[in-house]
Amino acid sequence: MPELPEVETVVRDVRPELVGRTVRAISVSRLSLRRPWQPAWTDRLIGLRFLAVRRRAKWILLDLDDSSRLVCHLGMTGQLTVEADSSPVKDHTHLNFQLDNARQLRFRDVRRFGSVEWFADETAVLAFLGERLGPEPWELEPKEFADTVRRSGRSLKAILLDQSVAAGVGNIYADEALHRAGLHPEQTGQQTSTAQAERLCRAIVEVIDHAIALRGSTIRDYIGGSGLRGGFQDEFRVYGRDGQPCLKCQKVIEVVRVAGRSSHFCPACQSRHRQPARPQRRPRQRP
DNA sequence: CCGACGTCCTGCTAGC
DNA sequence: TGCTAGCAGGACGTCG
Repeated sequence: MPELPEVETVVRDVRPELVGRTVRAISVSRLSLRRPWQPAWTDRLIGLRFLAVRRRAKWILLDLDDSSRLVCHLGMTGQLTVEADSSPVKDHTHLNFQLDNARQLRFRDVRRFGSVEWFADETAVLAFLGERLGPEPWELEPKEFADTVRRSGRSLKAILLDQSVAAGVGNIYADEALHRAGLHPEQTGQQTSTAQAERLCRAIVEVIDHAIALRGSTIRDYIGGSGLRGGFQDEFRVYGRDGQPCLKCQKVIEVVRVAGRSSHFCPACQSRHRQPARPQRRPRQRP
């Protein structure tokens, strides 16, 4: 569900609520999250103070004052909020951290694709996240990104969803970036020119920046850390707009399934195969 | 090695 | 009105 802009919004909302606060108690109503909550973590955490709230890709990192960390992923429907004790606890709230100021850090996740996991220190976190995550969008080197894209036989859509290529991009922002770059989701990396790939690289940053400025997109479940909805859903050019006219050229937006995900695009602005396939470095011998 | 696909889970909705 | 199949923003394990 939440992609980088939504997670960033949650982090910004939760940070001022959490930093400096101490965990007084933890109630766990569901252990079987994607990564099961270990009861031993509960005992360890009582009495610890939050030092920082950070984000890496779609992961939320909560630093504690014994240098251990909680690492949280919102999956598709996860919500991380800080609310008053008196605020009613909604269904599917799996973890509830009682803070020292009559407020509670709550993790709620209807579909339970999300998780909260405890790590002993930063090294353990880096070992966990480091190997699977590529650079944040702003750290992407256009040249390097283009090389990676052009080496791949996968669709551009699949490449964008690959967290080791551009960490934090998900289905919505992949579609939006492809439209802004004028590229078809089914076009393969190998069919993509360097100029196109670099344009795509810039489009990713643009769309992510714009979405963060509007506090992300609320389609259905997503809310920020203070319970507020996002505003970027009103800026979608293709996502969820199938059957409606393209805002640029008036052609009807289409939806297809690419890399197992629904992919929205304008058939006119995002035509395929604009570039001839790059010659293979080592062409296969003809029998 | 790379890429495609299924699976985890619940809730909503389009379509009959 | 009532039922159900299909689909939903993610990540990862497995298989070819």
